[in-house]
Amino acid sequence: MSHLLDETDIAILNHLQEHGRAQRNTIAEIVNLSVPSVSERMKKLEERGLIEGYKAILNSKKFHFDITAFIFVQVDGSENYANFVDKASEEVEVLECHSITGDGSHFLKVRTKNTGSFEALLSKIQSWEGVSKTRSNLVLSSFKETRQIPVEHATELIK
Amino acid sequence: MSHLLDETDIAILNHLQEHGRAQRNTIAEIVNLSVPSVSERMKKLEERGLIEGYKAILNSKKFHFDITAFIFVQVDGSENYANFVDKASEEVEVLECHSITGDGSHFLKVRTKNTGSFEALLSKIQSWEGVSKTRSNLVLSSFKETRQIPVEHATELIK
DNA sequence: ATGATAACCTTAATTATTTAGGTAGTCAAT
DNA sequence: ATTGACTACCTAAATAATTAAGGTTATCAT
Repeated sequence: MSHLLDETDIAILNHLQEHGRAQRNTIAEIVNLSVPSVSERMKKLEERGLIEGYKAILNSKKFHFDITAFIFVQVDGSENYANFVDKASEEVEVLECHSITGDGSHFLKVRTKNTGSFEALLSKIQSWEGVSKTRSNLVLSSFKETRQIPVEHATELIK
Repeated sequence: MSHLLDETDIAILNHLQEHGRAQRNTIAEIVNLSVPSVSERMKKLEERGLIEGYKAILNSKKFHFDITAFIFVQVDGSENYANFVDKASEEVEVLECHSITGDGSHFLKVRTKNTGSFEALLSKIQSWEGVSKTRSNLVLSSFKETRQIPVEHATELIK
């Protein structure tokens, strides 16, 4: 069981963050290793759980999902939290559901087809047990949605 | 140039949203097509831009990025917006930067290693030209971060 | 020194992907 | 009703990618 990442691992992780289907020979050229060595490193990064998985990124505009919004929700009574989270997780239009500090107990990122479907979703959420207040912000434009994690900053893991 | 998605396309897209490196023969079994047919469909979905790309998903906890937070920023004077967005985009700890409606002009999703680095980032942001107010919420736990887009709801695209 | 381990390499075997060529169905124009 | 142009699919063959096998070297604790 190896513990630390060297700069080759960092390069591999960073490349895969942007090119999730990159082939091993492409990566091998970038990091100056043989293909089997790259395979082995990738396998270990996956087995260690550093790489959780791979996703295709779809273009939400092309699918006519025009509204992206953030919704703060105040759920009263922590006995209602679990129920709220379950309901939120069932909604396909809810992309993320977070429990947060500060005003509001929960925070949702949602994506709907238009303002109509957004309002419908919002009303539905407001009808859930314990929901007392909501505050929404619609996204006008997004400027950055690239790398998730600056791997090279994970100093604890780096050789 | 084909226009509409059938249920086979939807199944392919949904599978790739969760298994970005899935092999064509695996998908072929799922959708009951030959491997070359799956290849051709994937290529078209990519060429049409419905699939923007593929990403490896890393486990932020394993990298010791313990803080995820949302920051609302009030940038005064729209002449300062472009500068703000540029600066935000340069920060590796800033994962997303959105221009929004409602109170606050911009909204950031950030991820830092600990509360210390979070405070440092926040002070830095507050020092930028035009930034007058910020409001932060730390994420305690996240319950859903799976599919981006419910493809089957894109009625305009579906046959 | 010795043995265990890890990381790398090359070559060969296996598996995945693409290419080539062909069939059937749809549909608009003759 | 036929023709021609598409499109989507198939199978079989060729190519390319990945994994497996076996060996070398370096490190390090015994």
